[in-house]
Amino acid sequence: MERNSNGREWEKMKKELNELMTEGRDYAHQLKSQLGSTSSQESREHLAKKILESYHKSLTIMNYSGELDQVSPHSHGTGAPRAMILIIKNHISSKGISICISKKSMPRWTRKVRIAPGVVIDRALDDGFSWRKYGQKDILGAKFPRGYHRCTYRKAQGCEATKQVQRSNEDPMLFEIIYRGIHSCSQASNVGSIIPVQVLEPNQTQEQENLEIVKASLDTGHHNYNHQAHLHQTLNYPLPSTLNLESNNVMLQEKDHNIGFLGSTSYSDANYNFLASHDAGSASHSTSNSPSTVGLESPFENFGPSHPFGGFGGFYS
DNA sequence: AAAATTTGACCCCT
DNA sequence: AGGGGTCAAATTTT
Repeated sequence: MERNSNGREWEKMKKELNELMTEGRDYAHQLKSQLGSTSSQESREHLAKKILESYHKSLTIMNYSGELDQVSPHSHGTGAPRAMILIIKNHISSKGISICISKKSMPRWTRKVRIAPGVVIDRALDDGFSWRKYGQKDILGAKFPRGYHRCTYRKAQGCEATKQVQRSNEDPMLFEIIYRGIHSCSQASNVGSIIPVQVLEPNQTQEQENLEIVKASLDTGHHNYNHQAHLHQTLNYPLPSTLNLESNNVMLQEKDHNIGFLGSTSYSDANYNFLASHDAGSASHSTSNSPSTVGLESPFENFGPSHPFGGFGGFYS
């Protein structure tokens, strides 16, 4: 039994490592192919960064694997618990800074969608992200099964975002969707601008991409497109508890305290401070503009101006 | 052929 | 023990 469990974990580790290294290799290839070309400095830097990231993550896993036994003192008799992998993954999730995030500490929030008669359910439930269903389960006391979905790009990009969809007992037209984790995939930066009315995520973890954009635009002096305002809006206009969208109602219900995940890099901290302190002033800007762009699900609105990172439960070192 | 879904087995927690 | 979440093989869809 012990052997089994350990074996399994080991297999997962190997798999994880394999993915990381493969990813790194792919980035290296890309970089190589760009060397001769006129590609931007930025894009090359980005690739280099990705490569280093892969190395770092891999090394961290390998280093950890040697001490699994000590690391999990209360593993239940058997080898490293499955959560270990998660912890490790999260631990290394931002280069340089150690952050351990357990599954539980991932941001989590709920959205309710009421389907109007005649509306195609799939369409109504679409939030702009692409999801892959990985399970369905009958839940005690629920008439309808619960669907489990994860981000389509989990494998390709390691995006950990997840959602559960539960059709309501009493009101079969109502769906409760629980989101967990923030999209770190490439979708994260696109969804929202492409999809008019839907979910915008002020991801903290989508970090790299967004921050890079912001940073880049600041560096260049081109304040072309105001990502910050965008984020602000999302942060500061939490949401009406009920929103009327064309034919269906979407309401965001509750965001949990679990705002654990912050892929905090050195400059992301600065950035969020900036965001947090800046908001007071710009908050009132054109609410009137496109009603079509509404920050919907933001687990983050509750980091008040005072303590952007106040109650994070997810930080360890 | 590849991507997505279905579904029973399996794992972890209470 | 049993409930909820996830895995992964089989199956379906694209």
